[in-house]
Amino acid sequence: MSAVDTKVRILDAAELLFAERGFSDTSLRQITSRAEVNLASVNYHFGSKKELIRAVLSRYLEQFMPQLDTALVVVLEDPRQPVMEQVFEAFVGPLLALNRFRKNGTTLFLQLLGRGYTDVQGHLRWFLTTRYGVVIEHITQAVCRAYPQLPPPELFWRLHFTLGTAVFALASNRALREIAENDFGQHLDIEGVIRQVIPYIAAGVAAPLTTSKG
Amino acid sequence: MSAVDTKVRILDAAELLFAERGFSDTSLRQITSRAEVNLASVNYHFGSKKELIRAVLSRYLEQFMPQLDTALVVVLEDPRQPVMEQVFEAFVGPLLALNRFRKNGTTLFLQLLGRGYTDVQGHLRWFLTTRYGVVIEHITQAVCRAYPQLPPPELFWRLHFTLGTAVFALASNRALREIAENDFGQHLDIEGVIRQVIPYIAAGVAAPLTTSKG
DNA sequence: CACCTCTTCAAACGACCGTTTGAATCGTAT
DNA sequence: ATACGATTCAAACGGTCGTTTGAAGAGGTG
Repeated sequence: MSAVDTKVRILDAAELLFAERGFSDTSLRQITSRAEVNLASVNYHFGSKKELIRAVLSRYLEQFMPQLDTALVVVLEDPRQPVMEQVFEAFVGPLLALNRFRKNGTTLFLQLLGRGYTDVQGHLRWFLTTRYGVVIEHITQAVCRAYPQLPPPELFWRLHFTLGTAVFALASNRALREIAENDFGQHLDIEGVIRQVIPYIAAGVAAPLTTSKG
Repeated sequence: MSAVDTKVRILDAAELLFAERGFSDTSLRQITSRAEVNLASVNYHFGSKKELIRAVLSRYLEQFMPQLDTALVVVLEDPRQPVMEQVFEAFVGPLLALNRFRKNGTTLFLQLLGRGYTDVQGHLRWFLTTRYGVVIEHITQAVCRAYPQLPPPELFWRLHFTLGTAVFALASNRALREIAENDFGQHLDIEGVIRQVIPYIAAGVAAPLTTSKG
């Protein structure tokens, strides 16, 4: 088995287990067992568990972030004012592209985002602030174009609420889709859930300002 | 030290650590060390770590859920049709009441909710389905009164998005409040954040239906 | 006082963790 | 064929984990 094969097998097994059980509830022995590689190969190829976590996150972020940024720039360079839904439609293509990059890639990515977000070590925060700050900036600008009257503090809070909505809701979509199918006979794939969440998010961010201060 | 004292000291220390670091990243030795009790007392008083986790969650849920249900019943028994914001205003009182029950109780509760929600073991799901199903039902009914045209599947998804928004956003509010204070000079307490999130949630749940199916 | 129950305590248990080690093996260029 | 760096492997390391144990302490009752 070639060295690159081993690295990929570890990453593939690790991302499944990390997404499902979290970083610290997944042991290197579980990973190497599922990947069918030797235990020591993780430390040989990645140095430590911490760096493996970063490699798993990085593989997705490097795929997703440039595509998202491109889609956002398209919105920003259009001279017409966008409506809020258009801004969040920019996320759909890059998110779904992850499914061609890897089976269930979209869901896995969002689950990993959720894990990285609530993680104590702050792996995700490190990536977003040091490497992809410009993308965050473009998101802010695009929302600002769609809703210029929104004051910066409200914009800040609502974008954060949106991150929570998206990650939390879409990360656990598999179990929910089963419930929805049983209770309503509604068969939805991940794209269907994304299509459901966009009106919610857009309406939330575009909500009217409360004039009173209580 | 009386036995009840020891139990309370363990619960108090455990909930802080659980909220901050998660359930499995918190060891019984960390808990008993902070609580200044003997290590074995956790197993003596609670049986196991798993049951301690449930006890921590239960202490909050038993305080919160009846109050929430009462507030929801008030909305439901009012013959006038509520607007969506009124439905979610029903959450404010019970949430803030936790601050009188315990220091930073509101934030701690929401952080614990987030931990319990993403946890593999499904501690939270167990409580919500077996013990507080009627409250979930009342939430659904109240939203239904405010927006009768909303079809059940959309209602289902939007309520789930809302849970994600609330838990995810409010659970990590401390760090965000500091950022908001530095960047915008905006000093917000937890009630302020709740006041910010309600228009977002209400607008999201009340979002117009997309007529097209793609 | 002795007795009994509840509680605390230090110590240890076996299991699992991430990591390291040093030898074995592989692939390839000389 | 031989030599050599890259990779794999089984085994072990020290450490932490949740839990258990059996003795010691506390506090009320006869």
